[in-house]
Amino acid sequence: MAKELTGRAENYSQWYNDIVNKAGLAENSAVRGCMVIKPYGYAIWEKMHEALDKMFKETGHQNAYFPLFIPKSFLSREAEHVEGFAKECAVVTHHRLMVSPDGNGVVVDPDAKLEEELVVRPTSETIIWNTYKNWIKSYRDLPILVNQWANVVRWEMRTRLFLRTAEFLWQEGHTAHATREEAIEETFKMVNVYAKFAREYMALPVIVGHKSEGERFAGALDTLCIEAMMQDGKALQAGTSHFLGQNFAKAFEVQYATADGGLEYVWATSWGVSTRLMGALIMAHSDDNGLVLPPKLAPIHVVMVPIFKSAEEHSAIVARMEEIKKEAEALGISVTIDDRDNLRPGFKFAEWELKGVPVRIAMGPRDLAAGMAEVARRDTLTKESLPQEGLAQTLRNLLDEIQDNIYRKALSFRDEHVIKVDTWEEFKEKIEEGYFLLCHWDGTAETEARIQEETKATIRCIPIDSYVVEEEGKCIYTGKPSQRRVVFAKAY
RNA sequence: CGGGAUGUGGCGCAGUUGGCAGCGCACUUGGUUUGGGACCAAGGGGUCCCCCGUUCGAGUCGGGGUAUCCCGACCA
Repeated sequence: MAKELTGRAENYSQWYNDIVNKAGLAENSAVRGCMVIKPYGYAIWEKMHEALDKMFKETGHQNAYFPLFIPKSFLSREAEHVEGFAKECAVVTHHRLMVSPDGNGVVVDPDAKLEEELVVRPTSETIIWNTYKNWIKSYRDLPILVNQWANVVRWEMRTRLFLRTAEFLWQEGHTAHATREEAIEETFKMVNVYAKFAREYMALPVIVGHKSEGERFAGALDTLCIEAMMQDGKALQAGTSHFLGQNFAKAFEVQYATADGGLEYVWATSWGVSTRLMGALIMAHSDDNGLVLPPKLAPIHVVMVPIFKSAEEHSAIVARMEEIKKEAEALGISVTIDDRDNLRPGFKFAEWELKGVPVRIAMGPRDLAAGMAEVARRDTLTKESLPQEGLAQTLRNLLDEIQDNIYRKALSFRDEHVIKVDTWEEFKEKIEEGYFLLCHWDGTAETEARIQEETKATIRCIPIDSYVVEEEGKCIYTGKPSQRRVVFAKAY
């Protein structure tokens, strides 16, 4: 059988879709722009969810849940916010169906019109701040450090599996603070949590920085983000953390009594990451054989494939595999023995590679007799024969090395594709080749918009933890003075 | 919302000047196989996206609708 995947170089979009579909992660649903996340894909998301949730709790946050439906009027309380989301909201207008008068199926009952339409949440700032109004009276009620795991709906024009679907899963943190300083500190703290998660779990190097005014969240005073590079050189915004100032507190009249008897508006932040991280994971590490999963997020760490001719060989090999599996599981390694007897080993190898399982062990009669096992790495596609004795510990070390290697590979790929550019000619050339460009910019939204019009490139961020270049320079486009370089790239 | 393409079995597709709806994969059964995507044989599975029209006859031609994908614009 021929290879199933489209190559990366041939058609990057098709390659991405192939992996999502054929690795069994997700598929398009019957509903426009929505996706079905299949069990294997969801298992990866659960790993992400679990790790992030732990990090949120370690930083003092609690989970809560707020309604899916938001009264339309809530969205108009904060002018910039509504402008940012109004175009893409799904709206509930009726609450009942009836049998169609012509007898064919059902129609919306015109008598069941809602007095006030309900918006399906595109994000929850409004309904949460409407709730916080009741929770916050005194400085003693602050801070509120709440996170919610939920689905949200944004009726995007064009959708792509995981990267931009009409409905997606995410977490959104919404915190309330007594002071501006404390809220800003929270904004930084959480973007750093995201950066740590990306690097340590997803093996994904990210650039942490501020969004420019043009790219900022609707209703925020400052937006911090993590930006990742995909293998086609395009940028993917992988997470955001917003300093909302007192905008929502003022819109929803959330004030607290200070210790000295005054009355102040509350300071807010919000921060979120979504199932888009799945897209980032796929596009950052996969190759032409399929998905490559970092061990910390792989639902299955090790797959064992027995190779046998007779039933006796089969049972002897599987019995040995069960022993090794037990030892490995004691070290926190998740093992699957693929003893399907209707498929040949080569087919299984290809299938598990497509699914990105970090390590594969093949064992046949020869190995069994010699006390050896063939251990194959997904990240390097290399294999070697290793003794069964102490294999569990070997695997533990190998998985850690694979995690590290995937990160290093992604990091060096990125570093090779981030360059300083000082002329407009070079800018136009390099942006087409898929580079992140470190450039001077005059700081105006007009210039940013003009550059986007001409090249499709946007300012991904003004970096704060890596690629920070503070120096005198001249704007790449207008030649006006600039104090630092910013990151330009084409983005998803 | 603009431009382009495509809707035929679970998936991928072919279907000529309009004339019995096919192929590959997958599936089921039996057998031989099994160290990198096995082979043989026999089976099962279709409202050809929907509606209207032209015609003796439409998967095929015409009109309308609708869905999906790709490229833009918008966005996480």
